[in-house]
Amino acid sequence: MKTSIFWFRRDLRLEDNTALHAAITQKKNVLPIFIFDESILDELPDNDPRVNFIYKTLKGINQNLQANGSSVLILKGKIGEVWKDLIDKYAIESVFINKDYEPYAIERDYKIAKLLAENGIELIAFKDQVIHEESEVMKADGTPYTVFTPYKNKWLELYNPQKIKPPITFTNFHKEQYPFPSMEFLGFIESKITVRDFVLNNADTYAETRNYPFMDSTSYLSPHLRFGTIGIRQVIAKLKASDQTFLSELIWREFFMQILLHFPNVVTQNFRSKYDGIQWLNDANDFEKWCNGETGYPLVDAGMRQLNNTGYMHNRVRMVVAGFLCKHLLIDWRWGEAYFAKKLLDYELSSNNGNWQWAAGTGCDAAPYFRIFNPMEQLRKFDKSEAYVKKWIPELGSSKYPVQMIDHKFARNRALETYKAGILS
DNA sequence: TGAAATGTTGGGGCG
DNA sequence: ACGCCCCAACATTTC
Repeated sequence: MKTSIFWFRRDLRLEDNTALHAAITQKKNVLPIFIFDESILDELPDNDPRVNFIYKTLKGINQNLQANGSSVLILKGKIGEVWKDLIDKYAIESVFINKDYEPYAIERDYKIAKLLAENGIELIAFKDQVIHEESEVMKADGTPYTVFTPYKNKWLELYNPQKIKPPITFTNFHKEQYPFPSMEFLGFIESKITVRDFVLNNADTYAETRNYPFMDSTSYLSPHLRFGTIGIRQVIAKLKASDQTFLSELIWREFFMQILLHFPNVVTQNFRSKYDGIQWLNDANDFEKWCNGETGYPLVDAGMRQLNNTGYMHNRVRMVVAGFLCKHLLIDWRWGEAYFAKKLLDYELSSNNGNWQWAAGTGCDAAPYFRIFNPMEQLRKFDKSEAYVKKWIPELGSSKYPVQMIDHKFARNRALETYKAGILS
């Protein structure tokens, strides 16, 4: 009997999963698979919490499938070789995927599509991860938006509420119970850092409370959107008409996704090349203090320690630490971006890159270079009671806490001069 | 979703 | 009562 494959990637859910739903409604013998990609795993520590999360999520999906007589086939290896084996082993009719828009994924999927085509197998790709794809929200002249507000207006104009798919039935799944491999077998170990559940019922007060990190009122949705443990349509369906600020953040996500696709050189280059002349100091010791949360600025240090301990950082604080690295320490935004990429549970290339370039002032629709956060002023405004900073810096106020590594006024003036001198005319 | 520097205004203390 | 000065509070400009 012919087999069709549904390939899980960053859509780790059975509900409202476009490609999975299409597969089981169109095909008879659908085998769901997941591939642990060696070329990605090799770059990560063996206790990477994101790999842990993927593993745990797949285990849950597998239990659900097993209870209904099927299972998810877990594989590991180099993607091309794994697919060659699959083609050998199964009489594959079709392969269903949801599109993944990151540069690595696009290249990977292009190669697999070619391999499948050579073997007479169709690869069917669906839009699932976003409401609007990169070329669906364009300016009247056919060019992409590079400013958020008009992009958002167009996005909203084009938006139509989309129906959530009905719960899946299990009749058309491949009826075979593959063993679920252990972590050890796959070559990684348990992480202490775990992904929190998301909370969407705060969306109505999000606009007022989101700036105060001690309130802990944000949704923790981001890692779930990253790995697809909830889908974007499900999220938007839960929002009320008044939750515009929250919706706006979801639109930022798609804004930066389309920026990355239309301007792929932002991965390594300033979006605005006029800032290419900035002379970054890139002092390795300064960078280490920033990474470890030992700058002597409580809000910066609390944020970095929250990141190091939980894989997460409150959004307001992300802006402050990013601004501090680029403007106060004059360290290249790419260094900060790489550190966040390593640590963040919700790491996503497009958002991480877009927001770092925003903070550095080099991005599209970015903060102007002379807009410099005063970390003590931000502390006074957004954590006056110091509840947040004390949570992450137990030694705050004692002699063990480091003195400020740099004077704010000095750093501010130095940043203004360095940026001004670096701007190419 | 910036903050500092500079400018303007007006209430109140005081002679 | 009046004018002068001080300065907090607010507004505008600047980076």
